[in-house]
Amino acid sequence: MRSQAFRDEEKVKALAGSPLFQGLGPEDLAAVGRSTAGRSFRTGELLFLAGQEARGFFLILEGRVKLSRFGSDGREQVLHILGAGEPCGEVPVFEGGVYPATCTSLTPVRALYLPREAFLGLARQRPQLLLGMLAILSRRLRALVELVDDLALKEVAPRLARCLLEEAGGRDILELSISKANLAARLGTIPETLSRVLARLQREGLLEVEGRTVRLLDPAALRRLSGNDSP
Amino acid sequence: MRSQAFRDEEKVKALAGSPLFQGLGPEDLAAVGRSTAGRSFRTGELLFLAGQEARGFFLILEGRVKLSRFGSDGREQVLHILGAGEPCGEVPVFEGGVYPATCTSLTPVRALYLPREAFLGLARQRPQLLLGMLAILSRRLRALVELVDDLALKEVAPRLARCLLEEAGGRDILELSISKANLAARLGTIPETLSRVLARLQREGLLEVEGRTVRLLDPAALRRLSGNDSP
DNA sequence: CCCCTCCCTTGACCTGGGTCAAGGCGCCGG
DNA sequence: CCGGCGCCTTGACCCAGGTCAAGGGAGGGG
Repeated sequence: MRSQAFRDEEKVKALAGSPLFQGLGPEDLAAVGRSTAGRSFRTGELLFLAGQEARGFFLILEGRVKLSRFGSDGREQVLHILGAGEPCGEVPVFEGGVYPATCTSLTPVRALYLPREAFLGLARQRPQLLLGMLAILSRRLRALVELVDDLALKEVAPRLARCLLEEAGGRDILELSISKANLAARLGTIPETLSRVLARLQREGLLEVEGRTVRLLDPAALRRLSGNDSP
Repeated sequence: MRSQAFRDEEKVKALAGSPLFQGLGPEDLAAVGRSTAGRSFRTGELLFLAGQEARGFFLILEGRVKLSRFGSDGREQVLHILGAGEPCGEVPVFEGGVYPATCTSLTPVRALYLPREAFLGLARQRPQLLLGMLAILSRRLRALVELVDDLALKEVAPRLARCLLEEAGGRDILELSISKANLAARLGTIPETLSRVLARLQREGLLEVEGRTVRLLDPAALRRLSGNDSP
């Protein structure tokens, strides 16, 4: 991890682009900007560790990070993947204590570090910010509930199907944005199992895999498989 | 589910007792009180269903509820168990849409129902409330992260050990506050497996079970087993 | 007092998926 | 051109824990 001073105007532009800070005036943005530190990370670098004392949180400006937990045997479970504009490591801001998970960059990342007090100070004057944060935490909660549901109640194939359908977003072809090892960790399994499931779905004619490109041959069947019977 | 009018002063007292509404003046409490509906539930009644459109949330005054998700085969995963003073079903207040999980009473329950708009309206004047809500959501997030960690990375015995140690809270004897079937669902397993694990730990001399009473004979070993190597 | 029901326990069995080991293949440096 | 290294795939094996079926025992109603 190395520090890097970003120009103030650059920070302001970055803040303005994040949904969380939408609706703040330029002078507010400038104030936050002054109290933040810009940081850059190379791929695979650590932003923070689960259990580490937290004094602030990150706002991702560019690139993507994963939040994960590791078992005693070293196995990894990815909890979230976050991209530009999203806050990261914000839980301890409101509840104190330590980061609940470990954060690692998946790509080169540029981020702002906001000290807890700076954010809370501004939030006192702009409660708007708190509502934005509540919406974000709510989304995270919802995502985690889905993850628990998947892990506890579904097998790997349905989880994979749901994940692919989401990623595709209606299209019938998609490019995996993360390595298969990371995808496996996201799904709560290991690369070997992911490989096998992909091979099986391919054999059954539901999809076609070519490197990181996946073509969904039978989206309806995938939707059925994923257990998403709502639409 | 049946409605029941609570007296206004009773509502105010109840609200004042909840951490979320700490620090509000009596006139604020009265205002919230007027816009809420009191409700009572018998044991095992449904408060709301996952996927159901939400227009407000509950504040538990008395009793306990569980939040859970159900698999297509009917298996249940308990996400949270909530007691008096805690809000329940609050996620859609900030993000719109539907309840993420199903809520069922574990005991007779008395609760207040707060319409979304009533809460948001008061929060606009008392941003304090938003901070309280953020703290609560943060705690929920942390709990869910722990649950994911358990489900994905640990076996049943460590999960059980951690759960028992928490419940005991330092003491070496405890009374299970929920049925073993519910405990199993909490741990992400089924009653049969829970039975077997309890029997094994008993055989190994780590604890003693007598109905709902559990005596922790070797808390140190249990702590080791739970993977809680921090203290 | 008996039976029925609910909840828990135990045993026998089976399977999803994790572990271990062995390649295959693309890419990079020498 | 070749060896080494990541990353992925495949196969053989194994085990935690889920399923199915059969009691056991405490409490409650008839």
